Amino acid sequence: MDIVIRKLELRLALSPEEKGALRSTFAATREYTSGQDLLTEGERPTFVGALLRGALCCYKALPNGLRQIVALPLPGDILDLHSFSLERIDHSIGALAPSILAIATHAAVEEMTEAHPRLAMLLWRDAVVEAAVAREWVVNCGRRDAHARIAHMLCEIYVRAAAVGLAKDGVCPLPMTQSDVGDATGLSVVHVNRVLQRLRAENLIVFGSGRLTIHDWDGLAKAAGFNPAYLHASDAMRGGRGFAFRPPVDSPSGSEAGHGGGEIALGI
Amino acid sequence: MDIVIRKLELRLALSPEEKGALRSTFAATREYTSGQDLLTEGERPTFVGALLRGALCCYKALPNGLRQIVALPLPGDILDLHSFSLERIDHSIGALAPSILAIATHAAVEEMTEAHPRLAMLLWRDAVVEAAVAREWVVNCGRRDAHARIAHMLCEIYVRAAAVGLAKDGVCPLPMTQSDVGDATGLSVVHVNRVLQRLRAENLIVFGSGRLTIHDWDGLAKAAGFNPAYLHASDAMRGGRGFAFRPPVDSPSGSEAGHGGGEIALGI
DNA sequence: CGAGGTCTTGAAGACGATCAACAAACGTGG
DNA sequence: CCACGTTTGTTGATCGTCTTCAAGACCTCG
Repeated sequence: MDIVIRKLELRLALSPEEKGALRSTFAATREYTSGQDLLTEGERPTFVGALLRGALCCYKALPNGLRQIVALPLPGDILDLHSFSLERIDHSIGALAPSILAIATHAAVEEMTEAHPRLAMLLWRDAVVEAAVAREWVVNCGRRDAHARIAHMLCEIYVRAAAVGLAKDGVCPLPMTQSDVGDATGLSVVHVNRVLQRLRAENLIVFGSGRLTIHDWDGLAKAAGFNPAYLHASDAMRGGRGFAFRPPVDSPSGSEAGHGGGEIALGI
Repeated sequence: MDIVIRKLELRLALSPEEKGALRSTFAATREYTSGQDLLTEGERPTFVGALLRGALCCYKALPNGLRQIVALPLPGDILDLHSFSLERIDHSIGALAPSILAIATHAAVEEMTEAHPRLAMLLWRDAVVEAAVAREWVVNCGRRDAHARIAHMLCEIYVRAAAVGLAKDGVCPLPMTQSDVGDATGLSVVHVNRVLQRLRAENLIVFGSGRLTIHDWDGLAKAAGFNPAYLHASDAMRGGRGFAFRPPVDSPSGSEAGHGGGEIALGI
């Protein structure tokens, strides 16, 4: 649970009791292999999960065989808050890579949140941010061309990974196939391949073998029209211990990236 | 607040005290004219709103001048739960038609939810469902062609409108221009126009003058691949007073609509 | 009655999908 | 460790959906 606690603490420093409560309610773990489904559409989840290692994808399958990924939980993310108040889940959740989940029963989570209202608040926030991210994905699929679309997804992933310490020097793990990228962006595999090559040719990124390397953050953010505001990281930090962050190391100009401007305070 | 209470009561019958609390915390109202923005991206909202009449759109504007609508609040919907826990809003909210909003300060809402935990639960649920709807919109924009896309959006709107008693005999108010439809589905106005004509030619719907008329629900749902599960209406009703519902009146065959099957219990 | 927004239509072109085939990487078992 | 099959990545060619541009009709409202 260290990574989950670390992520929550980007928002709010936790008391030892609160940390203890988290650890004891999420005491059990489960492991999943790459490609395995943790949950499928229509099922009634019986637990709340917190991703410790690996990467997941929330997706919906369409009757015509197509698939759309609607969210990409990364380590530190809490899952299935839906399930906490909804009976049946409306999407499937699969593992993109071998993954480890800390799990807690609904009852245990309820107990925890009643005893620790600040934790309840943090979970609530998390769910609200998750919705904000989904809205940005609507924009991404609806109004950006393939190039900007993929660039945008990569920006988001990198920033989120960096927030929990999984990125370094412009490199972060990203165990997706090009087909997965297509399913996340609403594009065909073939086109994803070509766009990825172009992004590479433009010296913006390299993507492959489960890794994303960003060579030119400013260029990528500009191509994506990336504005990290929707991740609601910065305003959460305000008043807390600041954690000013700038995704890559090697971009020299402190100029505007996307619209947001250079410095990005984050915490997801 | 009648319509809001009616909608909440589709999930859970409320006590007189709870209704009273809702009415008194949302005592004030505001009116907006068509086209007016209630809030713009980046602002810090100071209140929580509940839509009583009219229709709104949550949208994001892109640097290139394009616009993407990410949500369509209808009467009965509660707004800006985000704002309740986030500092700045990540999208703008505009009025599609003359609209009336009941508003409450954040403090008043906090007070209310502390005094009435069941209301807090209902608000939480509402936010979670909102996120589920956003995810379905991702699917819509990402993986459906224009025809299915528009059909799907219309199905959703009709079901939601019907849930709060705004639809009758296959007709519901829908104060959107074709341009708005394009912004909600990620299509150009020209193409929206053509698709709308086709839907009309197929005798599925008529759309115009602020009204949507569905002539063939089954046909429309099938064209859309519409499965209302994501609205999380039915499972909420379970155990409550059932409210089995079937959007249109005049479709004879009780066969499958979308994948869901004919009967749709709803409550949004 | 005029003006601006909305709707409609046509024609041209772009972006991305689809089809088909092959190359490379991976992992599994012999 | 190599052989093999499977998954993933790559490339070319063709096709279709949707966009863009342009212009005109319609409609509503001051």
